[in-house]
Amino acid sequence: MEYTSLVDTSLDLNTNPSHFLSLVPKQETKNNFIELGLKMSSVNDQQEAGALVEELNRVSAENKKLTEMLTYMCENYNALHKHLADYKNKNLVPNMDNNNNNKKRKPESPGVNPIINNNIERGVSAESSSSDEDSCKKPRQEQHIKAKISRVCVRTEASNSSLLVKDGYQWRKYGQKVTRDNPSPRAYFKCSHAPSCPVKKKVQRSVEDQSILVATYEGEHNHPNQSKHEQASAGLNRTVATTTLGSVPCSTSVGSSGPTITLDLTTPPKPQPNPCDESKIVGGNLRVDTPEFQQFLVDQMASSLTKDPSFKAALAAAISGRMVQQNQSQKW
DNA sequence: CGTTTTTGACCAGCGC
DNA sequence: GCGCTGGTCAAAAACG
Repeated sequence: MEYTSLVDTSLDLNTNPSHFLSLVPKQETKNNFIELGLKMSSVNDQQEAGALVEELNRVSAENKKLTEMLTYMCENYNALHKHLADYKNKNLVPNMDNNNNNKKRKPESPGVNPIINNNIERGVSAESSSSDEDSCKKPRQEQHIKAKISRVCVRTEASNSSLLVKDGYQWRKYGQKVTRDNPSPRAYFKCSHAPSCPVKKKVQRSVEDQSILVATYEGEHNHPNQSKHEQASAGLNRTVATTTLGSVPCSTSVGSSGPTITLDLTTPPKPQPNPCDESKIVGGNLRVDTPEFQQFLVDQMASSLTKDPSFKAALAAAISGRMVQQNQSQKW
């Protein structure tokens, strides 16, 4: 029921985006299969090759079906996600204020909370709606911190227990807390590069996937990022784009082992202050239930699978095994 | 020795 | 008013 599980699927869906919509198997892949088959058995004659091509057609058709199934699952998931959000909206949080999703803290003045209002304007209310996520600022801090709140998800090694997210800035940790909704501790950072910089950062591991660090940035830096080149040279888990996909924040990062996509599934979507916000692309960001995003997801899966040598080996073994079966059946 | 991290204490908002 | 919770402070410890 989560996208990470979909991404980790071991099926080669053969889904080049340009072919995904038309669900036409990729000819190039067929050719690869043929090459693979020829390598597997050097004694194949033309008849066997013909049978192999037939088999490949069958596999391609299966691939097509699997692709359709994946699309169907994605759609179902999105529908369920929406229904869950609606259900929570109606039954679980009936007292939720339309203008303030914050359950814990209330703005000092009942009138205007710049942080929350700004979030709504920027279309990031879903991000700030979680109980841990919001604008619970002391009045004196509200005056200094800019309202911009963004979230970045970074995948780290599972064995890496640190809460460090390299983003090119220099941070000073000033606190750590174990929150109620997540057994992993949350670390609080302040930008230490410039004393006057009001930016704060909270980093916590995802409940769903401990290898995912969720960094929440509050405010904007009032100084340049001098370490960006270092960050770029570091290479690992460099976040190059952060997207808010409706209520599901998403980031794409480029690591040493290729591009990865990280979805933040730690925060279930909460009702939007304005339902219309959910049905449109916010600030040029893709929504999770759009065909474009699904294409992107499938493309990511396909590319990661084609790079996986173990998958190729398994596929080769499967094909060769099938060939042996056919050869034996023809002989008998 | 200066900087950073750790960690317990404290504060403030909210629900009951 | 009390307890729970998230966020922050600040002294001590650790680190380079």
